[in-house]
This record gives sequence, structure tokens and C-alpha cells, in this order.
Amino acid sequence: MAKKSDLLPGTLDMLILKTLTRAPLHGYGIALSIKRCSDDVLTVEEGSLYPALQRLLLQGWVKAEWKITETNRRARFYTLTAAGRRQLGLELSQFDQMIAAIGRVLQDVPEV
Amino acid sequence: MAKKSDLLPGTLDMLILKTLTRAPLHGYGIALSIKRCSDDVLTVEEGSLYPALQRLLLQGWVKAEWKITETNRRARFYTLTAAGRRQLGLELSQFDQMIAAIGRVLQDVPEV
DNA sequence: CTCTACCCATAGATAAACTATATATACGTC
DNA sequence: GACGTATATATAGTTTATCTATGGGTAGAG
Repeated sequence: MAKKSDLLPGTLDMLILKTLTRAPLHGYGIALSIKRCSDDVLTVEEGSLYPALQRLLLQGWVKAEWKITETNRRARFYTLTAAGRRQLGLELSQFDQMIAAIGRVLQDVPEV
Repeated sequence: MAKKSDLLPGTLDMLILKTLTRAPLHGYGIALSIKRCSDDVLTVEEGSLYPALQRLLLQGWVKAEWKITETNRRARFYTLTAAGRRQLGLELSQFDQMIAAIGRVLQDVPEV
């Protein structure tokens, strides 16, 4: 009942960019990382992840190259670009501002 | 440049329901209240607000009646129902959980 | 009588996320 | 050697939420 979304809409790009600040990763690894870091609260579906990566590539915020994984499979590894790092900074500050603003609305005296 | 949205998508219903815990309000008043509470960070556009109110009515989370405002105009005043109060509780807890999860992903050791 | 603030509502566009599906490989096990 | 599971990428099609752009209308000030 009422499981609206696996993510907070509007936060996926930020989460991906942040994940890539640690190390280049392939798509599958990004999804796993976000899932694990969030203690299974955030699940990035494939149908959300790969289109998002295409967007980020197109914007020049990440670059990609095919490599072989530790498990000996072909995979596209994504690396954060300088522009991507700037974009992450921007998104983080906007996110903080929004969350703070929402907090102000939510904590405003309940009439009990 | 990169002003994506006036709101964090997925949070509008919660903000409206929360606003109505203080007192019944008409649509215009709800929008003003959210804008002011958030120090002008959150702006609820009319094209977002009224469809949202229709959704909430349809779900039975608010009820509406036409009244006359303090400024002597006709307006629909929305009141939170018991179901709406439950829904708000649910959305608040899911929101908290999401924000906490996102926080864990975002604070996770930057590789500097 | 005109302007501003107040008030409601919908149509259409856009964007982001979802479900479902397709493809493919490495490796373990039976 | 057949089969299942975990790994890995990708797209098509749907849904949903928000936005932009409009339309209508009233009260009161100047």
C-alpha cells in the first residue's frame, strides 16, 4: 500500500554523482552501492539508472569507458568529470536548501 | 540555469496536509502559507496546487466547502480528515526515512 | 474605472521514474 | 553438459508529478 517510489524523485542524479566521487564504477555497481549505503532503503531500478547515466553522459558530467570487471565481465565504467563535480556541488546545496525549507514547513507548530 | 523545480517532487501532498493541520485554508492560502513558512524557497504553482487538491479530495484525505474569506471572497476551504491525518503521518515517516537514507549516501567518505 | 491582490481551475507540455522485456556472460552445481 | 544465479547493459512503453500557459472571475483602493 502506497509505496510510491523507490527513490525521492529529483535526487537520483545527485546520488549517482556522489557515488562516483569515491571511485569509477559501472552501472550495476552504482546501483548496488546506493542500495547498500542506504541500508536497502533506496533502490535504483535499471529502468531509472541507465537513462539517468545517458543524461549524465550527455551533460558531460560523467565519462564512460568499457573495461573488464573483477568478476571478468565487460562493463561500462563511469568517471566523474570536473563539470560533474561542480554539478554535484550545485545539486547538494540546492538539496540542502530544499530540505531545510521543507523542515521549516513541517516543524511549524502543530495545532495538536 | 538549472532551476529544476520550485519543489522537491513527491513532497507537495505532504506539505499541503501538514499546512492543513494548523487550520482549514483555501488553496490560495495554502500556497501563501507554504511560501512564507519556507522563507520563499518553496513556491507552489497554481498548476501544481489545484490538481494536488483534487487528488487529496479524491483520496478522502481532505474535504472542502465553499465559504467566504476574511476579504469577502468566495473560496473553497479545505479541512484535513482523519484519514488525511493518518496519511500525513505515513508520509512524514517515509520522508524521514528517505532523507536519512540519502544522508547516509551523501556523507559516505568522499575520496577527496 | 482601472489596477492590484485575491481566488479557482484546466489543458497541454515536460521530465523523471517505473514496469517489463530483451540480451548476454561467468561460474558453480547437479 | 544442462541449469540456475548473480552479474551486466539497454530500450520501449507507461505512469505520475510538476510546470507553463491560459482562462475565468471578484473586492476594494485610488
